[in-house]
Amino acid sequence: MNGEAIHAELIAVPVAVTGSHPRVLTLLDGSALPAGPLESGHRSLQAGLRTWAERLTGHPLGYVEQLYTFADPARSRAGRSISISYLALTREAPMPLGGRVSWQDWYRCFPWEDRRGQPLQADTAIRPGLDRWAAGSAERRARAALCFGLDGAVWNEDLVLSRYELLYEAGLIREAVHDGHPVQSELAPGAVMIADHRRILATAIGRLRAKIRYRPVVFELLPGQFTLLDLQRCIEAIAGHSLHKQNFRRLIEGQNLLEETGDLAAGPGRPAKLFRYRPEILTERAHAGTRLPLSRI
Amino acid sequence: MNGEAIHAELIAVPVAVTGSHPRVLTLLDGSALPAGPLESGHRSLQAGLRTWAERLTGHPLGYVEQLYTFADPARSRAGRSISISYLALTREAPMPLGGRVSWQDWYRCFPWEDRRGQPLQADTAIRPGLDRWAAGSAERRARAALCFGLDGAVWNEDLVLSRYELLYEAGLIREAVHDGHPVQSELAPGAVMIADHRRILATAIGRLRAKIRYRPVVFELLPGQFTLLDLQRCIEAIAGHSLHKQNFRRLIEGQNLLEETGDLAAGPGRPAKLFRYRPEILTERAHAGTRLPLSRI
DNA sequence: ATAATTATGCTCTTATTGAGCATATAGGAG
DNA sequence: CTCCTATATGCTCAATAAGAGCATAATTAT
Repeated sequence: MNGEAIHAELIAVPVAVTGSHPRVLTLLDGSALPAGPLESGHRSLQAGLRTWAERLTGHPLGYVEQLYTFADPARSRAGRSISISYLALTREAPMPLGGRVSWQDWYRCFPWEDRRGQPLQADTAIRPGLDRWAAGSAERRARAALCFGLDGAVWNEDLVLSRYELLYEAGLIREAVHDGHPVQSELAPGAVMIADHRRILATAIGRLRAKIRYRPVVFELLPGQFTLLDLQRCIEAIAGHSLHKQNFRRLIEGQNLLEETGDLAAGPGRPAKLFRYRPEILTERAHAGTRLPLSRI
Repeated sequence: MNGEAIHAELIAVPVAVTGSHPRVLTLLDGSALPAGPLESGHRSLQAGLRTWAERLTGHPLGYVEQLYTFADPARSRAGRSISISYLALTREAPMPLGGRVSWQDWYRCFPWEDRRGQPLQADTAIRPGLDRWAAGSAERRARAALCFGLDGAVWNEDLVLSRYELLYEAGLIREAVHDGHPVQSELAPGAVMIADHRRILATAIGRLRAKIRYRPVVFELLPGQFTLLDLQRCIEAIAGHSLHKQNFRRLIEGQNLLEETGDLAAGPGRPAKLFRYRPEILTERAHAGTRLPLSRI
């Protein structure tokens, strides 16, 4: 009734949004996520995760949420290990110890996920490879169309992981070579990470995009007070697409999530009112449903 | 770089809907979920889970989705263990080996979650205990109101776990006694399960209720062909509340999820058309979003 | 002053949703 | 056969929410 002994690893995906840039806290100059083994000193999985992340990066995690647990295929006789990954939301702080610890724009790893500017630029880079993979198979063509919004299908921003996995399967992701997978000559653009850390990041992005639509987690990513445009930019950064400004304010104001601080923000044009979250929200909205305007364009 | 060795347990929550009853496949006459340790023979976590569940119950799991991973607080020196829980969707089959393996109505464990009939009956049973717990604390009163839709707040069907945890904290759940928690004299109604299995079931119910709204997972729970009322009853069983019949059909038809088989179902009144899922849906809708009408009443 | 830039208010059109009325088609009772 | 009951199915109407765009306000830079 016990099974064999294994090792458990805790992996964090610490996310922040700075200006219009969604960021991840990484080790090894952007190629690894903070991670460490579960130890007996850890009171809980989350506690162990926080300990490791803070020790490795010097940065405390804020809101933490479990993502997914996976196991390696037990190939090595050295014993199996399972990895438990977590999404963490914080605010970016300058990294004092430059020791290869750094915040990285997450679209550096997933250029095709950022559709805010020219929606087609990154796509043209992967389109040929996709077509080559899908050629001759109606089933593959259909999958590619659904994942990437081709042939009249709509782009679904939440499918980050599905897209990564499809590119992996199509041999357009460099990491695929570890798997003995055939790899095409021109790969999809985007920075590589060690082991399956890029895959975990894809999971985190997808989860955050889905979550932000019905839970007010954005608040974990913004400072104490902010303008409506700040809020909009933050959501756009995560969602990877732009929103209609006037409708965005209408919706936010209708939700009664915020209250004015009374101050104004300086800037190029007319000064904007500063807001903060209504304190009740943090307990209340954690339960009640919230819908934010995260549709296309 | 390795940490100490631990044990991993795989726990399944096999769900089916029979008629209007949401059901769970259990061991020990309803008091335990199928579970077993991860072993080196298992190719993957899911494979291990399926093996154990099938061995223990004789019933194969269908669609499987990871729920949550948690660790015990490492109190025993015997070594730590972590549990990885899964939601599984199948169809009920009669249990041939009566050996304490059985399908149970899940509202047997959570009577307050079924709001289809008289929405208040079960609540009146827990209301006094809740009030006693919340008396004197505005913060507790607010939490209770949000979780249970009191004082004008709306009932949020997804908060199954939050409600269970609040009742636990309020000392209204018998399992709380294991935790050294004080327990009130009259407990909330509902069948008890071993260890934290009831809590895992609560997690599964909440996840399924949330999921059913945007992914066509109901199809895993229904037979090959069914009437629109069958589909509605199935969704109502999971969601725990009733739906407006005409609007339900309007929505379903508008989604273009189904196709007629051409046959009719017999029954008390006018015969209903039989439908099946459009085969494309199973791949397509897994990606595109679907919204089902799961609002109140 | 003027241009450029951002904030903010308001309208208009088009879905989507919630609720209910009305009709159709079956079996069973009298 | 007719009426009653039960379920299926079609359709309307009002209230809301969502998408898009026009217009005006309040600043800073030139």
